[in-house]
Amino acid sequence: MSHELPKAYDPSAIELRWAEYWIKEKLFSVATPEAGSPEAAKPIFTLLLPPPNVTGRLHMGHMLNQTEMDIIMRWRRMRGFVALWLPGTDHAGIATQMMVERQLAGEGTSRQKLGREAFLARVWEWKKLYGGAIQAQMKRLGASVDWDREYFTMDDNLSRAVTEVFVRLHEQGLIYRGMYIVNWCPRCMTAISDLEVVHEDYAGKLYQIKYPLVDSPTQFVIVATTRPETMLGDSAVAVNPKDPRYKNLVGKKLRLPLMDREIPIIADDFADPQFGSGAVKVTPAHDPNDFQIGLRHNLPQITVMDEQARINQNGGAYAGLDRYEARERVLRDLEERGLLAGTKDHGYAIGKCDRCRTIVEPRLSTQWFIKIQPLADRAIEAVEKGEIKFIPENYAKTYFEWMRNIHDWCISRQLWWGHRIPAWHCQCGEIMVARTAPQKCSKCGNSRPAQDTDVLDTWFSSGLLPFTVFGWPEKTRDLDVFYPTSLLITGFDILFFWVARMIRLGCHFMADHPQGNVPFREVYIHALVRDAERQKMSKVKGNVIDPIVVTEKYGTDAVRFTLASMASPGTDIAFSESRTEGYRAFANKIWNAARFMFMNLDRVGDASLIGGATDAQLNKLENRWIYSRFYRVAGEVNQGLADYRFDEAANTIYKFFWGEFCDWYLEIIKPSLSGPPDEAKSALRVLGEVFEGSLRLLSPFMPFITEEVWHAMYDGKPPGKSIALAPYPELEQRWLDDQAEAQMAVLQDLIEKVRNMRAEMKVEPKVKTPVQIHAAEEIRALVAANTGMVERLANVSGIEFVDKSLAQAAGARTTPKYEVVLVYEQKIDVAAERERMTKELAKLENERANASRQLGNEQFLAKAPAAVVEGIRRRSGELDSLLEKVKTALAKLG
RNA sequence: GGGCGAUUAGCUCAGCUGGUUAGAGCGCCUGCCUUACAAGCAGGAGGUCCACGGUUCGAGUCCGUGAUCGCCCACCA
Repeated sequence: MSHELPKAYDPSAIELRWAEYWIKEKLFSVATPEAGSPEAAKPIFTLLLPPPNVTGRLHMGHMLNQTEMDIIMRWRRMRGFVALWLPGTDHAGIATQMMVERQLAGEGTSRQKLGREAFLARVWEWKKLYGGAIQAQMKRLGASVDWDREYFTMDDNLSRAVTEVFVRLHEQGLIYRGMYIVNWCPRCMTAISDLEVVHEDYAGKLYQIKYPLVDSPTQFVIVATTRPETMLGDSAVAVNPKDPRYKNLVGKKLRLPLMDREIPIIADDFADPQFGSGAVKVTPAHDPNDFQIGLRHNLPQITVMDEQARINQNGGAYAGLDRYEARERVLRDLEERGLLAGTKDHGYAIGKCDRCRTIVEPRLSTQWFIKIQPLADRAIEAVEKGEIKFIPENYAKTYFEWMRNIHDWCISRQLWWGHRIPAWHCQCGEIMVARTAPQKCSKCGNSRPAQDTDVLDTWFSSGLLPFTVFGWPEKTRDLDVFYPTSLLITGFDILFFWVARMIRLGCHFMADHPQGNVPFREVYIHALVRDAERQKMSKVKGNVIDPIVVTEKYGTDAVRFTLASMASPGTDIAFSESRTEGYRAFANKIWNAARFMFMNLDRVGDASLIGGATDAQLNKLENRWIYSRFYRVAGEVNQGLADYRFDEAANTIYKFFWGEFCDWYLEIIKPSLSGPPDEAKSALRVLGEVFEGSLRLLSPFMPFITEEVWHAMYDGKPPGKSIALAPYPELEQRWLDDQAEAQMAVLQDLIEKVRNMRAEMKVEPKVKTPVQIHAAEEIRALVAANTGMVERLANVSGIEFVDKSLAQAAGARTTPKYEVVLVYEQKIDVAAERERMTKELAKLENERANASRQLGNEQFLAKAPAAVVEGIRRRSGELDSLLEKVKTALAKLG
């Protein structure tokens, strides 16, 4: 086969082909290992893909998340794990319902007009048509998930599991139903959980309102409120029992302005004497604190708003007004009556619906709740005991903080799209929670109890996924093998929404699982992807970077590598295309290194690149060196991945491949490659082996280009279907060669010195200059043995050893030193040169002074480790000769 | 109100348990079309590591205070 590769790497020419190949060949599908089978002996690595919303489109956050997951999974797989990466999609209750409702509105209809059943049919239809966007994008990006196991949170089996969980929690007394104040979105017309409320600072006003005493209408108690319209539902005014100002008023009645109702003055600790007038109006049906006060004092709960936050008939003259219109009217009316005592600016936080940004209304309503404390206790313990590890660790702190201050979870939603609550209501008031619809009421025998109309919070079902995806409540082989999952990779934005809930529910329901009950053993939390200016990406700002667009521009591998190399823990990623451009260049570098290899292969007419390097070849310094470097780097990369340091792992390979393999190794072996056929073939084998290993090392990061080149290297007869299934390189002690590395370091340093001198002395590039080297015996031998390399890479024409005095003066130094003199008549700008030298001199003298001070310090000599002291000593010696050299040079310049 | 994080080159970021001369990419400057790669090669300039104080033989790294910026959580009217 001839290897006619285009000069520049074109990702679009190969990526789609491989993405399709991986899926077609089912490379990443995992059959459940049967007990006793050889597969069952392998270590298991399980990862759940955080299921994207069915309404979602892939954004940069997904791409980062998936790149990290894919790197880990490809790595584990290559390391011989049974690596199961399980994809799925979340039904996303509110989001999806909103999407379809918007569509219906466009058609001039609504879900109410359609009715529940027809509406749901419509949502399923929508899901079929548009629900697969992210999966398609993931497939295109080559995510190595097991598509055969893909799930949807509303699948029958998962829905059954949801019902089962609900029924059991109810049986255990952990689910209850009751009338409480909940966060209510008047636009979505449903209750939402605390987490779905986002707080925003709001420059509001504090209004002081006079409430006249019934007994003496000229006397007032002044209350302060940010929400005057809720006074329509006031049922008391509270003062602190210790507040002397009101001692005599407690128990007296006030006349509620505008409503003409009598309400009592009560004593309650909640009232803060320091705030406002110290008296607080109490509206039990519209404020969570007031609700509690109301319970303590047995106050009536007067709901004055409907589900769309309009004043209802309890609001007297204000009925029908929106809450904010009502506020204006109430204020105006109070003002007219002289009851508005004052208005002042008051900043506070206002809660908005996470979904639609409507201001949330605290609303008294009957909802279903999960009693959280018992579940939270175990969830805290699991992390405290290290059964679950957070990476970075400090997220555990955030987790504890939150878990310890958590409130009961409102799980019912007044929506249609979702898992319907398995409770049935009878007209007699009986409520039956059951796995299947009861035929008749268990209390009164009435037939046809009606199912609860509410559905469950979407996060209820996603919180169960780590075990429900494996077939729970059935006792399945999958559960035995794959639970607990090994790892979770996600962003901190869903730490509480999802991660914490999985821990609570997983620990609870898998309590008797033989391999431990936690849902995952490690949680890697990654940062946010921002734009190059560190701005959060948002549609409003218009700075959203579409991963598919950049991917098509630079190639998937380049984008993946960008994300990986920037993913250092704890800090957000400022995604800049210039960086991606750099990694596209890296892909191109790999490509061209391959072209170079194939070009030579074609020239020697050999078909084989792998295996069979001769000992003579392997014993060459450059080969001992590159093998040693390769295996050392392999060790570092494995370590980086084990620590989830994607950045370190990626940068390590990058530097090795470009900075060592290409910049040095390929240059060094060029003469061998163009030498006699036998030598060329032998050199090619070594090159091929290191190259092939590097591809495997790179494969989890850049799956496409490595797959392409790897197949080309094997000339259509690879040892497996994919590089993704080949073994991952590891540190192998027997290839490490400290001596070769040290020797190469000397030669590299020497060559760089000469290049540097040539540049400084402005030697014409084409002119080769002789070079004189003062060096210890050891170095002389080393250079002599590698004269060709030095001459070629340093572009010098001859090496002359002139003097060994330096070596002798250096005594027993561990690193022998040398000095290089270029035999060339300098053509230099004397003034510029003098300036440069003077600067250099100052720098060296400064360093010299520092070193001397340290070496003269007995404390330092006594306490610092020997290696450090020795290092400074050596450097000090170097500085001496450098100084001398610069001084002479300066003197010469005059 | 509580908690967390950041501040290092013109820009975006590394710098792991304190230790020889603080790194990378991009950008910039100089020179090269050296037959793998100009998406390249070689060389180079550029840093009071936010400020002050402390611990230490030694601080970008540890401790304290302050400044600036950012994030999360929060039922005080």
